[in-house]
Amino acid sequence: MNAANDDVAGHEAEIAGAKPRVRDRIFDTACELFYQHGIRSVGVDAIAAEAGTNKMSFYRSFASKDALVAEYLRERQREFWEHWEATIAAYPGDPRRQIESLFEAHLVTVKDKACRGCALGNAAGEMADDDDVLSELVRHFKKDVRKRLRRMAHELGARDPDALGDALMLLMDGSYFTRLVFPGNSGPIAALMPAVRALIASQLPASSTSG
Amino acid sequence: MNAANDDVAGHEAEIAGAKPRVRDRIFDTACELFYQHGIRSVGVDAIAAEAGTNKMSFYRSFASKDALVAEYLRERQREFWEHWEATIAAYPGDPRRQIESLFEAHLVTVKDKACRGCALGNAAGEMADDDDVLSELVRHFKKDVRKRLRRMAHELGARDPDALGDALMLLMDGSYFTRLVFPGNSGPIAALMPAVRALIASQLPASSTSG
DNA sequence: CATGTGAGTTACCGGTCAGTAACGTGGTCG
DNA sequence: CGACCACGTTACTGACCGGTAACTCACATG
Repeated sequence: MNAANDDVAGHEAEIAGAKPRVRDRIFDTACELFYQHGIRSVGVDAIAAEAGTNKMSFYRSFASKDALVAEYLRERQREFWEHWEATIAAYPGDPRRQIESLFEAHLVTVKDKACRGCALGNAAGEMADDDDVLSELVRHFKKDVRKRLRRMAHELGARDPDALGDALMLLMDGSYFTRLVFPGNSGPIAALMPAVRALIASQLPASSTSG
Repeated sequence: MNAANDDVAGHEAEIAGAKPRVRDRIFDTACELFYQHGIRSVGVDAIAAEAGTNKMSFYRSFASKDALVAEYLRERQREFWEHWEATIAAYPGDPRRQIESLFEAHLVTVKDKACRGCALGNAAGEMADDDDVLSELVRHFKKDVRKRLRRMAHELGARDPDALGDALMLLMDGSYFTRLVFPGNSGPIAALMPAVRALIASQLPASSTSG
């Protein structure tokens, strides 16, 4: 993805394992700060300081703050799909179980104390919405999620797979969004799984209570 | 650019009631800019300029930017409930129609070209989440929405009214959130009404398809 | 005419932010 | 040894931002 700057430096250090390069420390720190406090709220100075280095080392590793932000969003995206694939891999050929386990895993994620909603979606809220590469990145991501959910609804044999996929997406993004306000698992996400199951049931030929 | 959002603030013709005061122009302008571009992205200079005045007049009308932001959020909240009450007033004693018309009205709102999701919720995403008055304001608002939805689900006679209310809230906030990314009515909000009806149906004694 | 008030203008303060320049240092390797 | 490399340090620029001071003007009322 991001071409040359990944393993130009550091495969030797990776083998040794003991010493994480400055770049990685900065990146990990930035990801956490961006997610926890929002992108605009976190300055490069704060990132560098928190990573135990300084601004110059930051700019030796990243072309600009925007470049770092883009990489942050791409990383979150990658992790999302990695998690997704790993989750549905447990039930190949069983779309119903796949969807349910997907939402169960999502619920675990979203219940976490450190969860602050969807990194990509939150970023979209911070942006001017029109021009830049970042908005396009988020839009592309959300489109992919929608496509996948619709496809799974199709594989499930739903009467209206597009509607079911979209409804599931509303639930997913709704649980992200409410999580910004309601701490822990005290919010409306308590009703996520029943809602998912009810929507699925409403789209199937009135049988099959479980696999 | 700013085209026409008012009628050039009529001269001293009106002695009766309406005030073409600077304060109101500033406030209206700020509400629009805050909603469209996010709170942190909009400086007081930009607000004043867009309102056809300057920073000093701004600070004669508002104690600080934070004070203006608080007033902005309170205003949006007020409008939300006003719209809510007006909508359900059409079907007194009919919680089912009330909920449905509530979501139909919500869908109209969210389909609008200028819609950028939930002003209150977006603000929550921009904030540090812990400390301030603003966070508390948003939290209180969302708690109220949840309470109202749960109550309506109770009046509806749902088997699990809390779960239904929460699920409806997930759909509502989900449609706000996805709207940040999908333009117009092209997104998953297309599936909002069917999902609402399916969830309601799943919580009722298996009859009553409509009024 | 005097006076008070709402409003526009210019200039400024202190702070923060992204980004750069120049230099220093300790290690690694040919 | 000496070149190189990754990293640290200090200091800086230019822009912007929230907020303030001091002055001016228009005007309405008495």
